[in-house]
Amino acid sequence: MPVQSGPVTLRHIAERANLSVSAVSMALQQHPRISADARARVQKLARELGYVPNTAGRALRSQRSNALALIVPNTNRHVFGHAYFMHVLSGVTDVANEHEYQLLVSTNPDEQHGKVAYERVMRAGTVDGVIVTSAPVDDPNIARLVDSGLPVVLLGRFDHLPLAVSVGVDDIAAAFAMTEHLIVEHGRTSLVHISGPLEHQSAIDRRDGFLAACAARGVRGDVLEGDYSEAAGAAAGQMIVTEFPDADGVFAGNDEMALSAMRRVSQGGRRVPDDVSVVGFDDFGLSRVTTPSITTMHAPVDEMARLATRNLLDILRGNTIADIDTHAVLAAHLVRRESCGCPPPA
Amino acid sequence: MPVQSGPVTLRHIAERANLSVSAVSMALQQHPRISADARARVQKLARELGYVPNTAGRALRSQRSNALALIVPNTNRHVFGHAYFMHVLSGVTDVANEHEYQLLVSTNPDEQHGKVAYERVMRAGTVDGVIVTSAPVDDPNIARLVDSGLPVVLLGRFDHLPLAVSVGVDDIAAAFAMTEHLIVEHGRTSLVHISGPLEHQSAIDRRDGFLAACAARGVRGDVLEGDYSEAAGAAAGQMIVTEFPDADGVFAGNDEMALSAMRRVSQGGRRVPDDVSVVGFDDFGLSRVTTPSITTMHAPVDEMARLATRNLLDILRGNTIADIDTHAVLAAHLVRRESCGCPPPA
DNA sequence: AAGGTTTGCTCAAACGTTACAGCATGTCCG
DNA sequence: CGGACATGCTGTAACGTTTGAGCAAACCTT
Repeated sequence: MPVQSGPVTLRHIAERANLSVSAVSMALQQHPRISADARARVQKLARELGYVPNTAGRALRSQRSNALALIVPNTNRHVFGHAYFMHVLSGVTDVANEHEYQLLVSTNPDEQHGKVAYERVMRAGTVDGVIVTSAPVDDPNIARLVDSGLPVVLLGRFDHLPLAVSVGVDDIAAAFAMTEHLIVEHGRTSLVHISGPLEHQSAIDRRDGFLAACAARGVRGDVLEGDYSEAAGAAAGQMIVTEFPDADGVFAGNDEMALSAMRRVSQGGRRVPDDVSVVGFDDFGLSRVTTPSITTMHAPVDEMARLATRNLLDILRGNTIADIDTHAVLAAHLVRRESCGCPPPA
Repeated sequence: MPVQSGPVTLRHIAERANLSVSAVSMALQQHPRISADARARVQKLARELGYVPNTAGRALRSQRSNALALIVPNTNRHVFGHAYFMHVLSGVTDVANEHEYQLLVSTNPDEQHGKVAYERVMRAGTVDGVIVTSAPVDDPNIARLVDSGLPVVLLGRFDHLPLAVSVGVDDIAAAFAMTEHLIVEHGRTSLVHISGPLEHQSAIDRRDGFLAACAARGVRGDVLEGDYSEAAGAAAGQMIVTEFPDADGVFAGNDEMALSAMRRVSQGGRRVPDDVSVVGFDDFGLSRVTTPSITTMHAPVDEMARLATRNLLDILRGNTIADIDTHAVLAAHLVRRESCGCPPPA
């Protein structure tokens, strides 16, 4: 077997082919000024020896790494604990693979080193561009990163950064539609929204969509501030039991909170969905397996990630920013399950 | 602001400090033969200019990339769809971060390119070593990879590859314990195991542990072969309803199958856990949120991933293989929930 | 004050790749 | 048959970093 000791370089091939290193390089790139014969010899040798071009050498010479980074601004387990990230990863990988880009996953060891970790990967030339998973709306590091002019695409809605390229979900419309579902299809008239942490745009938008729909339909709409955590959902559920005896619809900002709120409300003696409709948001997996299953808004995170990656690659290819939708917003769609009172899906 | 156009290199610092590039490099590494004065000047300039050493340059010179790859042999969404992977990612990231290693996530675009994708990252010098997430026990690519002598750590039990370094779970003992739980603590006497795909070691081990416990305790133990999927669990559940009227305990190879089997059994008119105890394996999240919640074996995947990464780094540091436990096996532990008949946790 | 040692730096080379200029040939045309 | 041109390659340089050898100058030591 032609397995070589140590990595095979162009020089090894060149020696065996009686050619210069340059000729071998050119042959492998199908350069027209290399004879068909030489090209064939080189390609054969490369295959036999298992030649793989050295990443560092190529990157150094070409000043491009052919790699992207997926940056997770929050600390490690905060995000990895969540299915959201897997959808992001899946989408990014898809497109990156397609275009033969490597993918680096970069988290922050701790909150302090945040801004350092951000830029190191880029300034070091380790990657050509980055995708940043949802960050707080006013994260100063994000603004800095965008201002640095490095190729960045943000996941989430970042309209207030005009120079940024971002891909988000139309949370306002989605929340509006979900709220209308409760009011129109289920005749609910006294609603409570359990919001996410309001430093995140998604939380703001979902709340605003909820309030807008309540106003439009003229029903009561109260907001309890949560933080997307199970504990917050439970606390809000408890609150609803004790403080909102008339509530007949609960719209949680995500499915985790919907589940824990639903449980607490049930424990408080109110039947779900008979007495109270409970709905969530995200549809990352959880909502499908609970009993009752949770009606939710499916957030198309895979597609977001794919679009974000495509946009990033476009930018790297030098396409002007004018060519792409710099603040893309995708639609979520309603998934009817049991917790609102809809009949169970087949 | 001292933000430079284009990346800052050693040469930029050298010019401003009136030193040679080498001197700057040495100063940044605290080389003793550089005067305190020069060192101070260089460090100050480096900070001001925002110098970050170029990855490619350094990698090329040092012949090490300071990066690891997490290789996913299966195709993209197959694995990313599963919480297992997030635990792996979390553990690997933890340790890699600690040691200032970058992490590349590498999936296979498709099954064909499998073996190529495996080695490319390594032969190209993109990474110094790889961690491979669980692969089928007889995957020829795995054997090839191990034989190539490149630094590799496998997740899962790979005892049949003596040269490999792997970190797995003691599935046999865990399955044995789980089965005994059904027999001893719940007095179940007619058990059915829904296995995973038997080309995976974990599936084999869990089945064998089950059978061993049944034999040891003298109870009936039947096996239905599944594949860790929800559909397989449902099919097995149906089978149990129609073909195993006396079954009073069901041990599914993972939590997905436990859930769908549990639902099918309930639909068949047998109450869980009153008539039938149903238990699962993995505890990746699902089992906690179902109703009833599923008693399961917690697989310590985070710790596995951490240990695997530490072992890989040890190998890269040149520690001999003798220094590490080449076939580590971690213990799973029983998590009592409702589906077996244990009282619900506080 | 001549010898040796230490201090503090510079120079050159190398890692693997690619691009461009250059240079032999061979080919064709008028 | 001499000049233009195409063909097929080689040589050199560069990307940014690190390292070892080398070399002045200053500093001791007797």
